[in-house]
Amino acid sequence: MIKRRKNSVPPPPPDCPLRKCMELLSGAWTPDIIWYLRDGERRFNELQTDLPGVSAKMLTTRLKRLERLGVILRSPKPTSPPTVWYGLTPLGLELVGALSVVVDIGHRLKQSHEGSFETRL
Amino acid sequence: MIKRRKNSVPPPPPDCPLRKCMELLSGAWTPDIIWYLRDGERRFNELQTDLPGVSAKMLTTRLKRLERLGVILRSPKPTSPPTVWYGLTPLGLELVGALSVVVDIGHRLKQSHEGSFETRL
DNA sequence: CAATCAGGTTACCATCTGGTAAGCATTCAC
DNA sequence: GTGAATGCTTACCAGATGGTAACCTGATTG
Repeated sequence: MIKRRKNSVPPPPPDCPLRKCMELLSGAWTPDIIWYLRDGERRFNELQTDLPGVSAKMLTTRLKRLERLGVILRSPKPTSPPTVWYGLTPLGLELVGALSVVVDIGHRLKQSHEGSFETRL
Repeated sequence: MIKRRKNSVPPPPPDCPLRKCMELLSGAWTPDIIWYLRDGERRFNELQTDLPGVSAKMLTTRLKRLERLGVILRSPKPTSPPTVWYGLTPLGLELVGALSVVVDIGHRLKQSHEGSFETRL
């Protein structure tokens, strides 16, 4: 019997530019990782402390995905113990541009609202 | 016995501007809704056809949330049957600015990759 | 009165997400 | 050889997400 996949049609427009690019930024910690790479390469452990609360599992998962999507570049160095540096590709740098607009708005939100607001429904 | 909430600490920095603004854009269909309101008010049913595949439930949920967050404005008109128009607030317009950068990148992705790429891990 | 339209709401449930905890491989210093 | 550091991987599972289907209210039209 064929297993019916029920939740498989959320995004009907498969080539929508908005959706296509937003997917690069989707998932917990994804924008944070890109943002923390904006000034140059970082190592795995550096990112772990840059992003307090991220688990090694998530970090690995996100870094792999971002590498596969062409957003970041993974370069292991033959030090000992071996270290791995992650840096942005040109595409990654473009995303930093988008994120900086987002960060700008975030700053202004902080000033105007100041009191936290609930974002959950 | 106190019920332990296990998944409650993803974002330790509660006032991070990046996170704060990205939350406004989070959730399925959220960027799409904001994007389709960029040229002026739309009605509930118009949005439903703008976004093929969205369910009435999701649309209601998102519109309510975006209204509560100050991104959109809901204005029911006393026509018959009554219609409801949704439009962007100044904050919503700022988000359109961010999204247009995203859309730009999406366009360039389409041109360079052309073949679809998988965004799932 | 029944049907229709606008704009929802609700119940139910499959799937996805991301957390914790543990383990693993390599290399070097003691 | 034992332990620490670096960079992962795996199993397990709670809770969040978002889909479908059905229902609702109030006004208008026939």
